[in-house]
Amino acid sequence: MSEIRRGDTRPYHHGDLRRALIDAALDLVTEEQDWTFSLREVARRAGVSHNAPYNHFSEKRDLLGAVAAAGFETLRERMQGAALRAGDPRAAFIASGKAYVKMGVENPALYRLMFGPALAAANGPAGRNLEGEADRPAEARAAGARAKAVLDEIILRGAETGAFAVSPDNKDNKKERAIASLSAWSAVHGLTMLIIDDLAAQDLAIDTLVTRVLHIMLEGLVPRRGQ
Amino acid sequence: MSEIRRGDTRPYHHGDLRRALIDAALDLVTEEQDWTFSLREVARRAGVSHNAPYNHFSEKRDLLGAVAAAGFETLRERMQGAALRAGDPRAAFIASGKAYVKMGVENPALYRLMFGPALAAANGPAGRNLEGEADRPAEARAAGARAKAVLDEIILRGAETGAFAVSPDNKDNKKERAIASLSAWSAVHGLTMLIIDDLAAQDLAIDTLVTRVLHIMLEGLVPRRGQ
DNA sequence: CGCTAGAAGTTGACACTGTCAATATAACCC
DNA sequence: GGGTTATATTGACAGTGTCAACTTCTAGCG
Repeated sequence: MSEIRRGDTRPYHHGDLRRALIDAALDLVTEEQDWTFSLREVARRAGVSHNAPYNHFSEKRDLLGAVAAAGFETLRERMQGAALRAGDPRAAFIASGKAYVKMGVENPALYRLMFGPALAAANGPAGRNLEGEADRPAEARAAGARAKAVLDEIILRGAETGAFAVSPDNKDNKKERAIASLSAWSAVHGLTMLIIDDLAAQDLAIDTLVTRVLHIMLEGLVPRRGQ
Repeated sequence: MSEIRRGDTRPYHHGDLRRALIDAALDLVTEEQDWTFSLREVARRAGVSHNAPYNHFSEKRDLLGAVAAAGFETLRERMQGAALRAGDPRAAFIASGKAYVKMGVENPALYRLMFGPALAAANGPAGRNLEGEADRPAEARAAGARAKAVLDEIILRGAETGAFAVSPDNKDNKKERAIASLSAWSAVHGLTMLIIDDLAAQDLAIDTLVTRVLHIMLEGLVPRRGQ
């Protein structure tokens, strides 16, 4: 139940406004569960004028990216912690998956922001932005990749110890591990989204739901006897 | 590659504006890949004043809900078609899953709209709306449920024929089937999201990715010999 | 130390949004 | 035909993201 991480340094003109803005936005998104806050509202909360943020973020999406990055970092910490506490790869897989869903369910607004379309670039008419411009803030992308790395590591350990059959024919193929990792992430991400959107069956306790889904995915990764 | 369904009747004052608005919005979302269109833009495209939509939708979210419902209906059709063409439950599972992901990847903006936060209600400070008010438009919810029913049906068939082990101890338990169904939906939904958000490994062809992920999920549902 | 260049913050403006209220217009029913 | 009602328009309001011009502070160099 640790708080979303906040920083504290104040080297600048009016304090570290960049950090203050991110914190204010985190407040809005975690306390008020409002992921559609306006830039001006954030500025108000930070006690500065509506245009001050533009000195630190060239557009609103960049602020959102920074907030999402903070969310991903917390996610990474919780997954990592759960995995370390768990021990063997199978247990780590289940534990970090549960931690993942828990974080999403506890902070739906933040989770929505992390994966939601607010971060994605407004595409040109062609459906893709013309130059190779990254369509999500680089900061958020990188933080997301670091969170995923925790899962990759678990898959790797499982593959090494033979707990997971990451490939039908080639146990240490990197590509096969990537697929296993992606499968697991898909299941966990999809489940979190469905729960948040209230599209999962409501008459089942979330925790048993998560456990069962993760186990099914896990069984799909386990090598079968005799083939 | 069929179009998103559009309707055509014109009984009213200025034609069937409700339908015209939905169509205009579908145009924006499928052709321009813009899921952040304004209500006014939609009205402009339909050739009416900026307030005309309020005679048919009490707020913007209701229009979005109708658009999402159209998307879910198309999704249902494609899954259903793929499943019927496939035959046995295992093949139907894979085929409808592929159809699902394909639809999402081909229409990312529409898919984002269908599951995105634009549909969710702006929550009160407590994080949940106070009265039991449904937080997504009922129309979209219902259409989504109908799409999910296709998957439920496949799972049911697979459970009956013994192709899927939906429960470790109780083969025809309804709750167990719900969990199996939810697991599959999670995997497919999560995978679609990750691909759309460009978070899945790019060096792998989408189709093989989908196939592999679905097979892993499928293996997790298959009964094991000797336990 | 004093000055100055540039960073940080403010004020004001613009076009645009979602939504409300008041008004006009067309369609339908008796 | 006349009145009721659904449908559409015009106008307004508060609020938004972002640009431009201006002011204020501060860090660093002579």
